[in-house]
Amino acid sequence: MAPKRKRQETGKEKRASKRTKATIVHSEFPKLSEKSAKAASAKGNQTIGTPATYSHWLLKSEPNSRFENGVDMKFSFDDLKSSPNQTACWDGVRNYQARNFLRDQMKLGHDVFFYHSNCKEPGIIGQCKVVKESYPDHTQFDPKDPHYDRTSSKDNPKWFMVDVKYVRPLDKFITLAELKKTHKAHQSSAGPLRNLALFTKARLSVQPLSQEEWDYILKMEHSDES
DNA sequence: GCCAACGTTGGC
DNA sequence: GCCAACGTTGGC
Repeated sequence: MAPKRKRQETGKEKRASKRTKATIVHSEFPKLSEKSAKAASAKGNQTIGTPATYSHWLLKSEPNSRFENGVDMKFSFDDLKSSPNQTACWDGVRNYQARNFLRDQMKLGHDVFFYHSNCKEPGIIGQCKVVKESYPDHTQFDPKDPHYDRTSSKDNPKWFMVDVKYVRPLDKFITLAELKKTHKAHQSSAGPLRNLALFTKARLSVQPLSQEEWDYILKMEHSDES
């Protein structure tokens, strides 16, 4: 299958085995690595606020060709549409925070914005949805793949992915510029996009959205603003 | 192509 | 466990 386009490097991690839900302490965003998650847990159960759970997401993908170890990282919204069954696995994510969202929180039927990044006009182009929950990302086991991770094993995979299916293009492409403008305005007015991960966690390729953020962005789809 | 922001690594 | 060096992301 054609590789998707989800960057982020390989690192080292000590995997925490068999943690039970009850013992996991989440801050609003999961920890950056298993190591720091363990460190945070070890500090005791001083819960840092209510565990945030999400059911809406934004996935970044590059619509333009860019080669990494001879492999094209391009995966546009149209590429998703023309995939078999209009469905693709979201492989190649190599960032712990993003991995944790993929592995732990993205559930069947969850709504997803498809975002075009690293291109002339970045922005949200369409909607897709989760059609298969977390399973091991095969590219970590393939030495020829740019996202190969020699520190991972089939017995104890480090990286996970979900499958997403094309839903629809937005009626209006929502540009990064428009989102940023709104985000800045909402920072002053305490509006719904004041904490949008696109700006507060800019480098994250798998981003959570609150219901409020999701709804607001959908409204922008039919607003007059340029 | 530049480079700011930020995640990871590894020495100490 | 700190933190400097390094590498990557992704807008511009």
